[in-house]
Amino acid sequence: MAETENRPTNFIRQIIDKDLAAGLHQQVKTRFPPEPNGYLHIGHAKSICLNFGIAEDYQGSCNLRFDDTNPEKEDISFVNSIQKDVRWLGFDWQGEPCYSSGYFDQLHKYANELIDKGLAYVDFSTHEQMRELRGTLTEPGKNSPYRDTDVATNQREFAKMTAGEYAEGQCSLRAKIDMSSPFMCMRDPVIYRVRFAHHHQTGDKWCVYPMYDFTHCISDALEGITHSLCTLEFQDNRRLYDWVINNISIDCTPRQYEFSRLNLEYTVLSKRRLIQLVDEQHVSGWDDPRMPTIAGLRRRGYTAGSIREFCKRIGVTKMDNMVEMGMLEACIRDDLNVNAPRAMAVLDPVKIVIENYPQDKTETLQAPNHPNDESMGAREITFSREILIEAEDFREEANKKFKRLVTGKEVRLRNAYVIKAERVEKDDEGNVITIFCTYDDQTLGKDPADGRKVKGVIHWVDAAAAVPAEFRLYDRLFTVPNPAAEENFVDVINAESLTVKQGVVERTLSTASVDSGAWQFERTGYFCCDKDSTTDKLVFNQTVGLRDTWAKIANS
RNA sequence: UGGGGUAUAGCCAAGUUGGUAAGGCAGCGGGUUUUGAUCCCGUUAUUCGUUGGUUCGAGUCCAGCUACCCCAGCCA
Repeated sequence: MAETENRPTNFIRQIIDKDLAAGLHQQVKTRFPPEPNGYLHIGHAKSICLNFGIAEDYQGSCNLRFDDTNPEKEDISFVNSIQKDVRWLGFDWQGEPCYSSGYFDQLHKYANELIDKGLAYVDFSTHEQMRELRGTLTEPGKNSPYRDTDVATNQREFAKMTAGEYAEGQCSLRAKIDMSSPFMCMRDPVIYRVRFAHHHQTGDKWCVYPMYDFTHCISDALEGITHSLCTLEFQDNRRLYDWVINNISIDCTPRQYEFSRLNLEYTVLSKRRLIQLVDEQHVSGWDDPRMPTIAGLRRRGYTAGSIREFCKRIGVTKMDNMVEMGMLEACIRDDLNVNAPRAMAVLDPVKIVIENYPQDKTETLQAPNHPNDESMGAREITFSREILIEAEDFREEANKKFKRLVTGKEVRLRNAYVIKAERVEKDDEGNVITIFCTYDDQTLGKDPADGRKVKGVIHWVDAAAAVPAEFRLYDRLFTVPNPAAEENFVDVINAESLTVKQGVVERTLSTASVDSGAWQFERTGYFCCDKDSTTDKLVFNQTVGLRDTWAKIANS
């Protein structure tokens, strides 16, 4: 797609420019470090575009690293989906993916170094005791009774911990820093805990697992990361990040910089909530087209390019933000408007009989695949006496604003003739079943010779050649802009976020599949085949509708 | 007076030696159009959270104030 030309400029790139100018690094190295406990979402895309984008533009490199220090929450299926999604977005990492768990041996060695230096101790306090001694935001904490245990004892106890001689929760390894620090994370943080859990990478080798704060900075250093980019909530943790790096024997000094995470209106972007939506089956799965996950957006019909463009447009700052859905939608429309061939589909069909058109005649008409791009060619569509149009495109009477088919008036059939509605046939309940029309056989590819103006144009499908299809239309998943701010976000799930319609598409789409790409169904929106689609039963997802100024007029 | 952060249009966001407010999305007005789409043209902050100060001149420097976000997991 036509992504905006100029390279992004943001405060992180400015820092890198300065570092490079100062000769601090030969090469920039970043990393994208997801925890494999869920699927990637559009917020991760922001981080991916930032980290991999910087690596590309500065001719450096970016690692993919699974931050897998909590085996209980993680799963191999997520490490697979994450790799797939990063690649799909158009990025690739240097060499094999990295794993924090791949550094467990070294991490353990560094923990021992801290113990040897008298900078870490094994604490047998319970969770409750630890919490009580931690103090509060405004009051300093108090030292644990185990804080002054001698080095030799700590060495022995940590070895026993590692050997599985203590139960989960019975003890933990803590860094000895400062119980009165204004940074809560510096009040002797736990750096190793006991977990008798099977790890998806290391199996049952370990029963002690390092904590994030201890692991992340060391992993960065081991990989030679120069700029470690994370989100704002880790700003305080930076003090601990630097403390660890400064107190162990490691020569690399990665720097952490924080940017604000993405918030998108009418959806949620926290792993916890997305997991809940899936587990409680409020959606069909991680790839439900209403989900803000990469898998969901992909199934919905969003292209990788449109997501990259979105990330470029929203920028990277430290400001809390709440981006409008319209921003994302504009990106996919810009892409598909240029790249999606046009076709005609009728989502809610009503029959038209053209009474002055020969009973047994069928014409083949040419329809351009793109109104502004001849290189996309044309396709053949058939026209005959009976056609289907959108029910909402007909009214028995209407004012002049309604530029569609009205009894007694004319309208242009897209790529075909001008027709005039003469009368209707209704069922017992008063629903219009058939609209009887006449057509002007002199209006194919040209305006009426007598100069009369026909304002409206509507789409249609030849009834005899129509292929039945299901259309799934999506609305926002939540009824409020910021569901995360709600007491219980599941209470504001939009019950009408999915609308299914049974209609028809033109014959040329009969072989459509999930690999066929996108179409613009003229006057309706952009669609792609769902993975549920088969040759017997076509199923289309509406990616996004066309901009609809008529809706504004009609609703005002 | 716990600490760490952030405040530029409805939303996102440029603005880096102080020199007189980019751009995108949305909106509004008009033109083209066999998609009420696209495209095109025009328009949208005398003002940068607020109050003072320094200065010939401040979004940019200084001081005070206010609002919002994050931190008290053996989660990340």
